[in-house]
Amino acid sequence: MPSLTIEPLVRPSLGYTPERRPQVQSRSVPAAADFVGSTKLAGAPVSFSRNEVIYSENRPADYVYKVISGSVRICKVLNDGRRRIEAFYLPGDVFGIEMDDAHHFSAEAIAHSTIVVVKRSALMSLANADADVARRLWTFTARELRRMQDRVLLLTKTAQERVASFLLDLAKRLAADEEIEVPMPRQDIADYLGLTIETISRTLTQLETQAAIALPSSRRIVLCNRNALSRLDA
Amino acid sequence: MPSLTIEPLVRPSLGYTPERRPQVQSRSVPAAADFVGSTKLAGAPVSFSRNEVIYSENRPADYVYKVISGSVRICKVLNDGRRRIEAFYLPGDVFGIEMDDAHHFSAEAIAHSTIVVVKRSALMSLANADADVARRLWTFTARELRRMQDRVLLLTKTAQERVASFLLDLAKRLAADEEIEVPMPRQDIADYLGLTIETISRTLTQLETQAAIALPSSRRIVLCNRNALSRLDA
DNA sequence: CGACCATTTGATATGGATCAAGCGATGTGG
DNA sequence: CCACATCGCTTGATCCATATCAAATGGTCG
Repeated sequence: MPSLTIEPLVRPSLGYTPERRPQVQSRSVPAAADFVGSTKLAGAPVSFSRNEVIYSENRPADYVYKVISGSVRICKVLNDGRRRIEAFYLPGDVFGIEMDDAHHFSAEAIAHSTIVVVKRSALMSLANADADVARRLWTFTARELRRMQDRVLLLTKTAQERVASFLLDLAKRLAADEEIEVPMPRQDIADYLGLTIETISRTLTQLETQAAIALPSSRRIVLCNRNALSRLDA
Repeated sequence: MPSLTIEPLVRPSLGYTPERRPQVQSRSVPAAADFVGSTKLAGAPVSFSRNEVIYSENRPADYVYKVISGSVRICKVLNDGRRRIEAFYLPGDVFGIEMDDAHHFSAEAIAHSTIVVVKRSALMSLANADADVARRLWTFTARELRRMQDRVLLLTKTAQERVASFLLDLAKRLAADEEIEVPMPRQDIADYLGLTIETISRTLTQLETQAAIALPSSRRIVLCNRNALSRLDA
């Protein structure tokens, strides 16, 4: 049970300040993926403050991560400065596994978060020794693939459809019944769904007008009428 | 070396007639994935005629496929009748591997195609016996995941950017130098890139006007100026 | 030659982006 | 404890890229 040394933790400034618009999606990131944070591999939990970079694009992918508390965005800034968010990770989710040796996206803490960090090499040798672990890794990747496929479908839909799907997915992942505690700011949602912050805001207002949701505060959303939302989630 | 019985081959009509607009992307579908069509598993090649269904959404995923000649589209028709194309497969590409027991998309031959079909169970038992095969399967899935990630990025870009990326990708996958023999009709490209057929056509015309490409015929596209295209492929 | 289908081109409509304020909550300093 | 600055969000006005509707053109096959 090695206590891990965490050296690629770039603690400096937030790399960039949230700029423009992105992409979205969020299917179930599976509990099944418990190879990180299992007793065998448990690493030390590390805290990250709001907007802190966990790892950067193109840096060596030497560690694998699991969210204990808080939330994480995986993102990339394009040539022209537009930011895209590829995925959000919530408590229980594992992220940062790459087949490549380098990360293809950056990871940042959305709010103050605690993350368990495990050496990739440790996980890999475990997989080499244990076919079951190897299989779970494959299953994990396949599940992420499915999520991306859903995301691709989502991104050619209308703003209402994207937002509705996003809310339903978020509720599911947070195991929220009626009221969602939205973990990320509007700009992140916009950059995830490939819309602007103004469109997110207006769409939420529309959904409220249609009585599909209620907005007690900007970070709280009540799903009053799941059917109405599901109908949009073609 | 079992010669495979191919029973889920729905040969009837084309299921649906190409309707509306879709999605796009296309990264390298790796030669590395040679577990299908290897001597060990070689199945009988089967021919499919234009628009013939190879498998349908929600049907049991009992086989895995490899394109020998021709080309294949993986697609889905949404509630509202809009069609989305998730991926194209070209000679050498493997498709139809699912972790689930059912296919999540349909597969159709774009033109007359020959396809090698292998029993999924055979592939799986090979993977269980041989860790290297298992690893290659994982790598294969990871590569598809990367392609989908790229696709997600693509889908929030402009029409010109999407078409330019599509052409560059197609050229790469076809190992085409200058002139591409486009294997699919405009409607398929539209449904893949999440644009309309009119927009595809207009965008190609624009690119021709900008001297980035030439259009000797609708199924032939010459990449006159890759730099101009790459510049668009942010 | 004529029918059919795929593609292109044209005219117009529209969803979401962009530009620009306003508003409410939180925090700081006086 | 209150005035003010800041930040994240909402709302309004206008613009533009792409969709939609419609028609012309071109290519293929019997």
